[in-house]
Amino acid sequence: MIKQDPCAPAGKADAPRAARRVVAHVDLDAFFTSVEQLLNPALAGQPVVVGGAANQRGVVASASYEARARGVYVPMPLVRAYRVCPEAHFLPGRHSLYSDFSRRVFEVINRFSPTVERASIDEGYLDWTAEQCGTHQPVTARHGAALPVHWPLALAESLRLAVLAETGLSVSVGIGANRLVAKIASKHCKPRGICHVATGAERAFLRPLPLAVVPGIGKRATEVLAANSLVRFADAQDTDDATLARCLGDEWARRLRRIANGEGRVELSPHEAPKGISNESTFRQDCRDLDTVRRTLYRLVEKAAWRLRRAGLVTGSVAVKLRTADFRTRTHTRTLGYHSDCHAELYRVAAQLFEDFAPRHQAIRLIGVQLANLAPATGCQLLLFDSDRRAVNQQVDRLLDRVRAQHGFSGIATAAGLHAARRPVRGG
DNA sequence: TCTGGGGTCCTAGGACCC
DNA sequence: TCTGGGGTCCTAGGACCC
Ligand SMILES: [Mg+2]
Ligand SMILES: [Mg+2]
Repeated sequence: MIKQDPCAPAGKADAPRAARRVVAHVDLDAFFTSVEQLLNPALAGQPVVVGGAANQRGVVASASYEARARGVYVPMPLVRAYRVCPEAHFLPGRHSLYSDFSRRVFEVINRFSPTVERASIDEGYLDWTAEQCGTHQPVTARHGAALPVHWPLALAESLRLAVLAETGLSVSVGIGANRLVAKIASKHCKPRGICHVATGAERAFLRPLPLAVVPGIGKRATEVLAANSLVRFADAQDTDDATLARCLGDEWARRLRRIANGEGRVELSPHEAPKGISNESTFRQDCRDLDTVRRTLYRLVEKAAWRLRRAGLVTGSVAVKLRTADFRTRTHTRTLGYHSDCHAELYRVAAQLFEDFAPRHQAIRLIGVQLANLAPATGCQLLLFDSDRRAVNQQVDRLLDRVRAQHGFSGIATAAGLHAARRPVRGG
């Protein structure tokens, strides 16, 4: 742990200038429902649920604070949310709209630090270490404020106000000596909050909080811990390593010990290329008609391959995911042995995988496709294979992509190869 | 009570190779 | 004659996050 005063003159000649680290975590408050309330003022102050119609299959993706006050939570099944709160407005999600708002929010956030990590559509980390000593032209200076004693709070407040003024959305900001403390702090002060955990105060701050606030400690781990009377950080702080290890295994026991001591990673990571692309769909009712399932799979492969090409990537493996009426989920994977972004090729493999394990008696609840082992599309893989056929298939994809660029993915429907692919096909 | 859809990461067994 | 030991790839499944 770094304890020295960052503003003191450097001590030893070759010691790095070890500034006390400051990380901020910014998280949008009830993001999806806030966007809907912003765009439709009639929803302001009302219980709103985003996720689908009240009688649909699915779960709550976002609930306004008015809905949460009535007992709705994420991810509650929609039909149950309706039972708990029938007066709520149930809305389907509009994800491209939320992506646009997210991008605008991050345009504001990016002005508040040169080092920002976008962790998801609704949250990000900022490195504020440089703000305290006037190194690296701190953002504080650009905003015309002298450095007050509680500069992190002042800076967080100006960020909150800027996001609110420029996007209409509310964020909460947590500030601490590492990422995890900052994230737990932002959650702790929601909504419309700011929380700064002073260096050295971490153990005391965490002590009364439930262990379940730790990202990575989910339903299962929380149950195991609770069965051993470990519910709050205080319980973990006051128990021995062996008990933690019995609950969580060695790796997570060590990790939780460090977290409970207020230690944690500081570095922000740059944007990374996606490791997988997947699309799946749950039927409104369990489906017994295999042709319907095949058509759905065909469409899902089209969508996934389209997203793959738009990202400039090719895939090295195809998996088909299938969930039966009993909620049992199975995945069958095939490594291609080559890379492809070509719909016809990928669907041929997906269709074969599906035929291999299509259930004979059970109805199907969900079908999906997953592409993994992604690599940049360099255009040099096609030499090894049936390059004529691939060239034709690629031209088809490119032609359709041009229509999709104009009208979106749903702007065009195709069926080429849907039935041809039904018979078992050998080899790749 | 009924359990979405987009992801990441981890584990573990068997194949295969040296 | 009872039986190596890694390392890596492939596959399946599960916990977890937003
Ligand atoms: Mg949020
Ligand atoms: Mg979040």
